Amino acid sequence: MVKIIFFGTSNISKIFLENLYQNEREILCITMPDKAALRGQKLNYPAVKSFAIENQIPYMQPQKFEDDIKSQIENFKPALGIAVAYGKIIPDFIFNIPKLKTFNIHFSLLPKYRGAAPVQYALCNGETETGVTSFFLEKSLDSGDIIIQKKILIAVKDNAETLFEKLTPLGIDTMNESIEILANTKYIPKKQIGIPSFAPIIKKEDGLIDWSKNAVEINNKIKGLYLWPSAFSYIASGKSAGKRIKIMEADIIEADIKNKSPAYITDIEKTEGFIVSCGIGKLLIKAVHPENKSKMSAWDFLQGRQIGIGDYFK
RNA sequence: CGCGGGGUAGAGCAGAUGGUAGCUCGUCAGGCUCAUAACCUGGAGGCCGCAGGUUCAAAUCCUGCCCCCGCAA
Repeated sequence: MVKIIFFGTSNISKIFLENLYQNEREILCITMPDKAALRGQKLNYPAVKSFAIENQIPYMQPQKFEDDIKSQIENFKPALGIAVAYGKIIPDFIFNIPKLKTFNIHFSLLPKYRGAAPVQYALCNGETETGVTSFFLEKSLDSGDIIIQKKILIAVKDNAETLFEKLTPLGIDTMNESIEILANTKYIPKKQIGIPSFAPIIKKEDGLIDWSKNAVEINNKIKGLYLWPSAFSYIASGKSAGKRIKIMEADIIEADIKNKSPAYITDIEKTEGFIVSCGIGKLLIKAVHPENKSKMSAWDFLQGRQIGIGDYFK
């Protein structure tokens, strides 16, 4: 039985924790502190904390890794540490406690896309493949020696949500195989080979659409930022002028044709949505999320007569 | 007690000075026949979020509750 210390916070991390738990591992969870009160009165627990409580798994939410945290972890005597979307930098005096050390599951083909948002960047850059890498934590970010790397193709239709859905089971496999390897054999990890690239944390304003760009680039942004913050724009004419609208799904049309006046709604496709001109090419917008509304199909949105042909975006 | 929007037909929205519930789309039946968000005629489809209250009369006014969402973190 390998005692595991698990670092994780998000919904994705929770799935990994769930798998470890089902495999009857003995686990200690380290997760982020609770977030500030959400809308209304509800408190927002990290998904990992909720799961830990439900299944009576011991957990800690250190604000900082102080001496008492360190000694508590040492008392648990973990054999191995695993980190998945934890959200904080883990200091070396923590990740070196387990005798088999600590590895991280990262959703990219390292050394490409080191950082917080590898899936989003892969989509925004129009990559056709990505993958999962397990590697040992070291002091510098996402640069440690590789245990296992698995590759996967990105489909044209993939967005951040569907790509996460594909990468998660791959990540679970990677995690379990890595555990086996480290527990049972003398394994020599490989150095990361190639030129690193970076996927720094995404900011809200990164979602703003510049309609003068290529339709392909804009579509990549729509797909990459689908989960958060979403590619968004502001309606600049008609009765909804000034309203913010997130673009959730689109198709590329007339990819190579230059347009003199981008950001205009030039056509409507029955039951599909509306067509917006870009700097190069056009986009058929198929799903939107208007301010204060739920996500809806572009055609449904058109029924509300909030916009029409000739209206434009900022 | 962070700020705010909203729950009305399958979908998106009007209606808010109380007086038999409306628009667009979709759907169904028929007509037209090449219009490009096609058009014309007709039909089906609603406990107006829930529960009380005021009233001759409540989607609309009052009170309480539930649910959804945007922003901000």
